[in-house]
Amino acid sequence: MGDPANKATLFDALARVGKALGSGKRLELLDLLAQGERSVEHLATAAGLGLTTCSAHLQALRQAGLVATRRDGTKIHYRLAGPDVAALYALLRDVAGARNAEAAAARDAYLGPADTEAVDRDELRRRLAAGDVIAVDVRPAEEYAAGHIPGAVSIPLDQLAERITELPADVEVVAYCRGAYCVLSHEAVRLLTDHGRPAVRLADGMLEWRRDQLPIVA
Amino acid sequence: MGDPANKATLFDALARVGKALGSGKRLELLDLLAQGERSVEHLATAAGLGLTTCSAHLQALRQAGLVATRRDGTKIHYRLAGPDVAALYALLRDVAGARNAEAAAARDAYLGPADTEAVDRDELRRRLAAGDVIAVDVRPAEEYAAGHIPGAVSIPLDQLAERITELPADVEVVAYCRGAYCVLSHEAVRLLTDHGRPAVRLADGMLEWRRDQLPIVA
DNA sequence: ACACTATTCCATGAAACATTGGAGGATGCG
DNA sequence: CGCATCCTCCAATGTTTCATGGAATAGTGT
Repeated sequence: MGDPANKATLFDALARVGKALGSGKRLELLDLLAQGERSVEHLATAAGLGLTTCSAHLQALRQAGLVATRRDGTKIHYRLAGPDVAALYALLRDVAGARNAEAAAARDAYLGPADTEAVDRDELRRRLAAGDVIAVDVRPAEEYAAGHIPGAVSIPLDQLAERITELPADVEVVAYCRGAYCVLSHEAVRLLTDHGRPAVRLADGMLEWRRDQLPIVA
Repeated sequence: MGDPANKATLFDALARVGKALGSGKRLELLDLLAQGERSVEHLATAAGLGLTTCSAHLQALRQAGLVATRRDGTKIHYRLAGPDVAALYALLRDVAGARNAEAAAARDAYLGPADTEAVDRDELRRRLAAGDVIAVDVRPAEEYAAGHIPGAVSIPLDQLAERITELPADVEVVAYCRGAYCVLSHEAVRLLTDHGRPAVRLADGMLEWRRDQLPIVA
C-alpha cells in the first residue's frame, strides 16, 4: 500500500474517467443522455455522428463507467450511470465557463445575445404556485416524456410557431429547456416576444433541476 | 447563434477542460495543488516528473483555466484557479470511485486494507469541541502551514515515529491528511496503534474540509 | 433456417499528445 | 555587468487517440 506504483495506477484509473470527458463529441452525448435514455442511432443523428463513431464514443463512456445500457429488442438504450454523472458534467461545464475565457466566449456565441429575460428556479416555482405564469417545455417531446417540471406543457421549439395559439395571450410564458448551456429556451423566448407574447426563460433547465432534486413528473 | 458550428466550438472548448483532467500526472498535480500553492520544481519532485514534463503539464492545466500562477523572485508558484476546481477534482474522484470498478480497485490497493477506524467530520468537530481528542495533521509541514483544521497539531507522517512521545498517551488521536484518497492518515493510524496509542482517522481530509467551507486556520 | 435490423468489433491512416534534451527569457545577487 | 537560478519554449521521438468503412454478432420476424 501507498507505494508509487499503486499511486500511479490509481491516478491513471481516475484519468480514464477524465479522458472520457476530453472529447467534445462525448460531452455532447452526455448532454443528450442527461435528458433521458436514448438508442445509439438516435444519439448518432442527434449529435451528427457516424453510427460507428458514435458507438465507439459510447464504448469509451461505458468503459469509464459513466453510462449504462439496457437492451430492448434489437435496440440498445444508453443512459447515464447515475445522477452523480450529470452533476460531474454540470460542474465541468460551470468550471469551464467560469475559468476558461475561450469556453465562455464559445458559450456566448452559441447562446446568442443576452436579449432575453431570465428567472431563476425559485421564482418559477413561486409563480407557478401562484398560477400567474405557464411553464413551457420547448425540448423535443421525447425528452419531455422522460421527465419534466410539474405543470409544464410540452411545445417543442420546432412546433412553437404553429402552435403559438395554444397559449393564452395574456399569461406570461416561462420557457425552459435542457440546461444553462442549451439554446432552445433563448430561441423560444425570442420567437414568442416577436409575436407579442409576454415570455421569459428559466435561467437554467432540466439538468440543474434534476441535479438539485426538485420534483419531476415522468 | 445556435448553429452546429458554434455548438461544436462550445463542446470542444468544454472538452479542453476535460482533456486537462485526462492524464494521471495532471490529476496528481491537481491533488497536490489542492493542498496549497507550490513551485514548479516542488511539484516536479513531489509527482516524480521531469522538470520540463511537469512544466508542460502545468501549461496544459493553465490553458484550461484550472490553475493560476504567481511570480515570487525566480520562482513561479502555481495554485488552483478557484475552489470550484477543487470541487471538480473531488467530484471526478468520487464518480470514478463509485462508477468505475477499476478505479475502486486501484483506490483500495493504494490505501491498503480497511483495518483502521474512521470518524466523519461532524464527529471530529464535536469531539474536538468537547476536548476529548487531539487532531493531528500528518501532511508535510508546508501543507499544514497553508491551511489546517483549527486546533490541529502538525506531525508529518515521516516524523511521527520519532515524535510520538509529544502526544499524550491517554488521549485519542484523530489523524487526517489530504483527502479521502490520501494514504497518509491510514499509515499514521497503523503506526500509532502499533505503538499502543488510541488512534482513528478522519474519513476524508482537507480537500473535502475546504470544499464544504469548514473553518480553516492558515 | 433465412433474411433483416441494430449495434459492436476490427483494421487503417491521420491527427494529437507525452516525454526528453537543449536553447532561451526573466529575475536576483555579488 | 556577469553569473546563477528557475522556468518556459522548441524540436524530435514514440505513443495514443480519432474517424471511418467493412466484417462480425445478437436479436427479431417469416
